[in-house]
Amino acid sequence: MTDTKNRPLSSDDHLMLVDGSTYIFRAYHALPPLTRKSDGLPVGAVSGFCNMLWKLLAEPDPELLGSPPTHFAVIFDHSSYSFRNDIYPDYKAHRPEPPEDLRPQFPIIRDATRAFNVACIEQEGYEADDLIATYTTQAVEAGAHVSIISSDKDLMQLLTMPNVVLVDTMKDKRTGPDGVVEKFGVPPEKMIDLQSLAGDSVDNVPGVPGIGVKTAAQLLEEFGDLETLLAQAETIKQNKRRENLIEFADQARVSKKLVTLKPDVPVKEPLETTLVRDLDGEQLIGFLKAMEFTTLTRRVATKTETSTDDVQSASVSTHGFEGAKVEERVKAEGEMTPAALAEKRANEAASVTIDPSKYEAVFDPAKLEALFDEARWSGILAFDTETTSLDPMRAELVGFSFALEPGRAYYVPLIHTSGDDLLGAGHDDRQMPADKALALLKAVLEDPAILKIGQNMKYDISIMANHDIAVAPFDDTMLLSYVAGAGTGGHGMDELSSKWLGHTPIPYKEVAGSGKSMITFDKVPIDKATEYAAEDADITLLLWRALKPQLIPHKATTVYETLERPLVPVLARMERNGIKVDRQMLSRLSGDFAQGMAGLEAEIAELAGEDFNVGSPKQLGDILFGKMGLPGGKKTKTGAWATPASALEDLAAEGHELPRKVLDWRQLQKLRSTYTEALAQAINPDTGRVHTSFALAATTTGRLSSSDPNLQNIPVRTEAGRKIRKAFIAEDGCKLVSADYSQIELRVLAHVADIDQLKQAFADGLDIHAMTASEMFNVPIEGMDPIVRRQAKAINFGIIYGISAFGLANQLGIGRSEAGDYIKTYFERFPGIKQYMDDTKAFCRDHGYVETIFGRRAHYPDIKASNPAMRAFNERAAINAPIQGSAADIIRRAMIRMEPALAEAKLNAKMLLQVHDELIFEVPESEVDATLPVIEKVMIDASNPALKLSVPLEVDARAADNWDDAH
DNA sequence: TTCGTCACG
DNA sequence: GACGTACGTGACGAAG
Repeated sequence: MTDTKNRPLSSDDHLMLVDGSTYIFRAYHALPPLTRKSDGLPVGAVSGFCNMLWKLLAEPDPELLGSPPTHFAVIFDHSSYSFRNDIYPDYKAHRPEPPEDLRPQFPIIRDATRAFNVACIEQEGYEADDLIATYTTQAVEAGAHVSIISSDKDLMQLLTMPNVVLVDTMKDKRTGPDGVVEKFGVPPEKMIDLQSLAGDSVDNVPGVPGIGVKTAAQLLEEFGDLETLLAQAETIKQNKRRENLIEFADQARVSKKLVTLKPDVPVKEPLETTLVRDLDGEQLIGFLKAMEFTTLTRRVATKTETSTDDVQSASVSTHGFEGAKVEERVKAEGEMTPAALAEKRANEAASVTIDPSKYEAVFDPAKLEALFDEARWSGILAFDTETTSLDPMRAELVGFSFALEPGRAYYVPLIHTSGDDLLGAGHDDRQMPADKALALLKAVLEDPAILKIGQNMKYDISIMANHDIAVAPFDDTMLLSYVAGAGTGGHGMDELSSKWLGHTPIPYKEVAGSGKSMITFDKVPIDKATEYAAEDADITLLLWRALKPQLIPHKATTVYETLERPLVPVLARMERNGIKVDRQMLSRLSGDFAQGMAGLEAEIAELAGEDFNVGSPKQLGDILFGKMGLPGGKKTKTGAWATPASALEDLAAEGHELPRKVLDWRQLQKLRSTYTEALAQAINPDTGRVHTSFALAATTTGRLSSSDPNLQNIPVRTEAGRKIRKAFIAEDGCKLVSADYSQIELRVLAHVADIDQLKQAFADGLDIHAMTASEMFNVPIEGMDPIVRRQAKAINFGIIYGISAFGLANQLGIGRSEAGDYIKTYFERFPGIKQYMDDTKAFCRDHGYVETIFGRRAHYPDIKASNPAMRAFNERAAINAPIQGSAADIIRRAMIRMEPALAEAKLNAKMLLQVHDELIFEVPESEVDATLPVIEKVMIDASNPALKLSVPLEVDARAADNWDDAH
């Protein structure tokens, strides 16, 4: 029990002071944009704040915080005005307005503080830091210990007092005097002088131009303190530095007044009133209930032994200290539907003018650091890299751009060349050293309290990984667009910019040219590069502002946060892993294929009676259907003869020799051009491996796609093709493991359409196609005619694709009416499937989209097209999407969990590829036996616990020296 | 750049 | 009954 009466502090006491204002911003940016379910009121920062207070008061970590506090207060800035504005009117003048959805949270956070029954202190004319300085001074004089909960470097000057520590709860970091030396190179006693010299761009403290933290520390080391330094400034060797110190001496003195915290504010709340009071369970739960924070409510209820049922939700107003106007607007927004609010945000983003001439190149490291400090304050940084290649494994970083707020975007060139003189262009010396810039960049990109925003972050993450920088946390505008609008258009930046901002970005070819005359980005003059690169960052920031709020009305937050964003670093690692390919084997195959083709070409010319280009469908058509007069020719929509494999197969079946040879030739041509030749080209000279690129936002259904090269369509169906698969091999001492889901789409179908016979068959481990045939044709599964089974298999696949009699007839080579009869029989035996298909079409017509079992949406706006063909096409796609997409979601979940599961089991398997229902790994030989069950388990359990499937998933996993044998 | 073709799930 | 089809991709060579 604690005392209920206030009393003076003594040496046994521990005062904890929370820097409320700074924390609000960090919580806001570090956390997802949570809103109150019932009315959409933004409460993300409130939630973060409450969780922090609860942890400090009820579950303090003794290692981080020492003994539990006896005195506790949360200190806020009263308003943006303080006595410092009288000293220097521009103080904090450049701070951007807080985001719209943060503003209503300021007053609520004060309510939260009071709900926790702790002192909530602010005072007109003073900043929170001054109050913290004053209370700390008083407590130290009384002999007490003080913990200041903040990450603000301005408070470091207080560490001169004994028994004072600075604790950053978001980073679990405790800073004492040694920590100050480590971070700034000076002891706390010199922090004020250091800040006076270096200035602070966030607070707009001018300092001395050209002097940053590093230089200031060095000068103070040499001269002792600011006044001595200013007095002896003429002795400094560096010209510019000396001049600046003399010219801006007074500015440094003003800065000193600004950065010095006031230790003797005439505080209205005496220190004693911060004595920790007992939690009032009912009062706190009433508030938390009103905020609809269920988890924390439950925790508080348990700890305080209060029943939540008895507690009425408190009425919490958004009444603020900032005046009626804000209150009104906030109230208006609080009452808007999420869709209306999202539209408002989009309109705001679209109304911003984009003007590349305003962007700046940054050459000075001190300036860069100052700009990054702004990002530390705001918690947000839009970021983009410029490189020499679209392939991150071959790209060299040329520079990077970032945007702090709309219109304020910068480009940091690193290795641009200057001039185009005939002697050869050299390094442009205005640029800061790349390692210097990268060190500063690393601190920001790895700062957990700064949200990095990018467009297609997988690329930038991979580029930064080349420089040993791990980017987190991040948002990706491409993925935001994808989850909100798959099927409504592309998600590339140019397209998104036109769609959401009504602005066409500077085309890349305008700065770098195109085709043969294209130059790499390092050859682009810096001013031109700045406009292009900084515009990308600016646009990315605006797109984020427009797109992030779309998640809520599209109910896409969970999909984005569980199926998209976490997959990005996983895919980046897979791409960087690459897969080993046997170059000699490919080259041998290529020769074999070429030889085979040459032989066939001669035979074909002989049969045709003339030389022609076998690879030209047009010329081939003229020979077959024109010159030779073979029957059954069809024209393509452009009027030429169509020569698809199926038509050539038919002709071959009729006994014609030439079509058979053309088919053989085509197969070899395909294997050679697309695989043996292209694949050998794709081997990275540095790694000796092939690195594909997986696209996350390319398909309507949620599947990935692979390109450059496409490793998701490596041949497997023919003998000749499988030879290419054999060229995919494991590193010495390793095996390749292939693990694939068995019949995952049919299993998903059985689940979503809720078909008892199918579910039972899967539960019993039956051959699903045989079982289908047995049901349809009333034949026993035992000893079934393979042709009957094949027909059932085709129907099963047809169902998944949104069956049509025409399509099935084509597939099975039977008549259309016969195919129609099969379908009719199928629907009679499985009425639930017909029901599912009709329901899905109806849903799509009503909503314009369909959903996977995890809530991913695929849009088909043309499902209502008046053109029946187009409409039918969209209907079939809409039927297929939930099945294909749900399967895609399941394997995504498996991929996201795979690395932690392998690490947990202390295994070194590397995930290399995904081929829709299959994952490929490289596994040390000695670990194969231990690894297979881990992989299988993760894949089989992938839908849990979010969703319990009503059918079991089955996985086949095998290890071998090459992909063909493992498959 | 578009088309026809074909590799994969 | 029109319409012209199986669903989802990416890469190649030919031809415009």
